[in-house]
Amino acid sequence: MNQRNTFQRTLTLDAVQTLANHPTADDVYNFVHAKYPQISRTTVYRNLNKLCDSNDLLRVKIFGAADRFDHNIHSHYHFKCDECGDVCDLDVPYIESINEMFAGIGGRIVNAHQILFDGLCPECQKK
Amino acid sequence: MNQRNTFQRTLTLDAVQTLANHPTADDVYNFVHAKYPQISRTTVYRNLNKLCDSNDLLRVKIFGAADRFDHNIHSHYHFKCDECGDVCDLDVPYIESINEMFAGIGGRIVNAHQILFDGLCPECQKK
DNA sequence: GCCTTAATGGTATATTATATCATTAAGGAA
DNA sequence: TTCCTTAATGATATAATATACCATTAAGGC
Repeated sequence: MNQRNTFQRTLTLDAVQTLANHPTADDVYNFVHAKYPQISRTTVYRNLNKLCDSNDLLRVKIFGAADRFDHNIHSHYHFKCDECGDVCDLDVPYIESINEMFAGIGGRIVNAHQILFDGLCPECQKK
Repeated sequence: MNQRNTFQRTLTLDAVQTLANHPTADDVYNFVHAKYPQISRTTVYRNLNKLCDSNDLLRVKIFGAADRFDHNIHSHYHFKCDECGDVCDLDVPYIESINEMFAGIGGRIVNAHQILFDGLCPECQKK
């Protein structure tokens, strides 16, 4: 028996899809907890991990901040505003050749890559 | 009076230079504490921050791990093994032009980028 | 319905880092 | 040299993020 479909796991996955904009584990917990108060924070973290392992979700690591989760598991790049901290998808093509550029370094096999850009979003530039 | 030269601050700066290989704050604390046991962990963190503010040190943020400090830092890319989960630095040049490639998309100002590669490390390939 | 074991929930703990605040001491001025 | 202002220290508390542990519950194959 490999993976079981629990109510809690379904809630967790649905929450990421509903919240849509790269929620943190804490965001997901708050959303799920509002519907199902008896859920444990540990369960949410655990299910987010499992759902990433099974490729139902994508984990986006953010430096100096909590990881974020994305229901769009197709490779794409992200942008984090240094001012407001908001993270969003960048609608630009995934550059497959970057993998080849760095393949084999130190004897490693490279499967994929993630790029996180940072800077200022349009809203924060106005301030 | 802007900044004072304390023994503790000198020790902190020297530690980063001696450790050389982008130590974490914890590495720096351990090194300094061995020489000067009464130093507070808070003081080390505070001095690392001050030394970054004054451009005597540079801070390197790492996905999902402690910040690292160096007196002559180059931006690093990182590699995560899908099998063992280990994250390590890739000793490859930072490609400044990637920032320009994506500058201005959606009206955003791009300052920097981080790349996280994933795949298989040499040890896990053997298994 | 039974049984195995994956999953849960509650608590404890780890890690990284900052906040607070009374005390100490750096370094310019008298 | 001594005095004075205030930056810096050290101890403790706290915040944020995340995992470890373990007794109990329940998913889903038989």
